[in-house]
Amino acid sequence: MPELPEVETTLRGIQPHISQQTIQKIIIRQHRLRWPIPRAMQQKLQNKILLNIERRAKYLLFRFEHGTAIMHLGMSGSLRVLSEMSTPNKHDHIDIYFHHCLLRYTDPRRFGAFLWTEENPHAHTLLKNLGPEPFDKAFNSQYLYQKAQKKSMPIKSFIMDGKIVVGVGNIYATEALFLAGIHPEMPSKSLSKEQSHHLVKAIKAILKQAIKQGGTTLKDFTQSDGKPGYFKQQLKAYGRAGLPCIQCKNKLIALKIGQRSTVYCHFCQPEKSR
DNA sequence: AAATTCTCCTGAAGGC
DNA sequence: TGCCTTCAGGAGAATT
Repeated sequence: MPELPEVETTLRGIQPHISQQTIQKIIIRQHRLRWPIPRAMQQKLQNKILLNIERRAKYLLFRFEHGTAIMHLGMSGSLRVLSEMSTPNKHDHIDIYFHHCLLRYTDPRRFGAFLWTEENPHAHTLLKNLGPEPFDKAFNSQYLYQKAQKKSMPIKSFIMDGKIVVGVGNIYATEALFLAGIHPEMPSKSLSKEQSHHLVKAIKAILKQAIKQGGTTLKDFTQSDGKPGYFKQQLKAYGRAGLPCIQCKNKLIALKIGQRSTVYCHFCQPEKSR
């Protein structure tokens, strides 16, 4: 599932191959993603120089002199750089040709997006209300503590809310709470200053480690060279329900929070911290 | 205003 | 072998 580390991994993988390169042609085989790909996309990008690529939250911004293509990988999207044309598979929806390579977007579940804007992309409806980047100084324990005071929702839902902090999805929220020793159902407003400190540190640490490992591949995600991400081996809680806790050997417990599967350790993330 | 539920989609897994 | 149901999930939209 592309969360921030997977998107960052993708960015780093494709950037050196296509930044500053001219787009020769684009083939869109499937327009129906989460929102339809604009019909004008083709001619907006053709023969244009891709200036650079940025990441904001889980969005990739392809900057051109005359506008920006905004891409989201949804939950099953991936981008690969191919050195030459190869027969597209069923879910290979977009091919963007450059001089020496092509960028291929694959997305079985089509929850992704590929949009065009000629305004400042950071002011775009999808981006304008996003919270701070997790690695930004603005995302610190004081900030999180202060935001948490007004919320009764479970702390896990809280840190997955993009208005609070971006890029933390189900996998890394589960891991960060385990690392910080905080029960995922704890009401946000019960978060102590000390817990806030631990949680912020845990989120930054987990995301950094995951980026280092090339992200987490559960199913569909691949790095831009087609390799999987290797963080799955490091997961301590996510996907380990019923297995022994790495720290205390007790069985990890599964539960649902806001329709999302969650795993926690009853002993290492105690009720009393709720 | 905040919190919960619904929605898009496909592939995998489980039940019979 | 096959058909049906259920589940997974990012995150905006709709609803409570």
